[in-house]
Amino acid sequence: MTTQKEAQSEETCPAQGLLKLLSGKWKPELFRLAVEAPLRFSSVLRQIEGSNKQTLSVALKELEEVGLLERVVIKQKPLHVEYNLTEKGISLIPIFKQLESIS
Amino acid sequence: MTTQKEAQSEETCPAQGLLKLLSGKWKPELFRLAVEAPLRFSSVLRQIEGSNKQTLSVALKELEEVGLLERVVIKQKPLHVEYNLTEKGISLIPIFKQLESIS
DNA sequence: ACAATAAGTCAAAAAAAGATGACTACACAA
DNA sequence: TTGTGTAGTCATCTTTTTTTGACTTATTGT
Repeated sequence: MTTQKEAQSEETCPAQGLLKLLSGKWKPELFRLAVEAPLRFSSVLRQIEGSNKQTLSVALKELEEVGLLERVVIKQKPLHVEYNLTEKGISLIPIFKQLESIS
Repeated sequence: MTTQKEAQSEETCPAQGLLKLLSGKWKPELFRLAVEAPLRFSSVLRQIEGSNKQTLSVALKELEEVGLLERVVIKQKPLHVEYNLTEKGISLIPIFKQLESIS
């Protein structure tokens, strides 16, 4: 009961975690938009055409879980939710830039 | 006939291409092994446990298509195939290292 | 009071990715 | 000539991801 299914979830490749978290159809795009400005659910839904509520919702949740975005409820007048890049998210920006320069 | 399905395949996010190419269950691992030594089909099939011919075959082909690996037929004695990192592949190594340092 | 917007959730369907097993083609070795 | 190793392909099945559409709850605007 110590070493069975565990071996499968163990990551042999260290970069895989980050890579995985940025994989998924809309995550890189969400990340890119988040670099520009805080995200709002309904506006990204309109901005990213071809996307859909469900997937975006899950993607945002996952990006939040891994600590790249943080969900903030803005209690002022229009009363809405914003997703902001975290420190960890910000630390990823140069890597993205490098990736872009290669392709 | 000029702007219909095309909009979907057009990439809005520049880093998405690279990210996509490294997504997939075994690609990061294949890349990592390729950094260590040229890959041989049957040995990675044995090395990466849980993997399978079909998926590895497709992954190698895709890594080749995007120009990260090159397939070389070695016509010497044991007569086999090697997959080597290309220049582009090599240029990705430092990015991988950075990714690893973040997670 | 009524409609609209924001930010979702849920179940079900469709599409994409991955796994399995059978099979091929070539080179070599016994 | 039979068997083994390398490097795959192909069709099919299963699993995972993504999409669709209906529905919800709370807050605003008219």
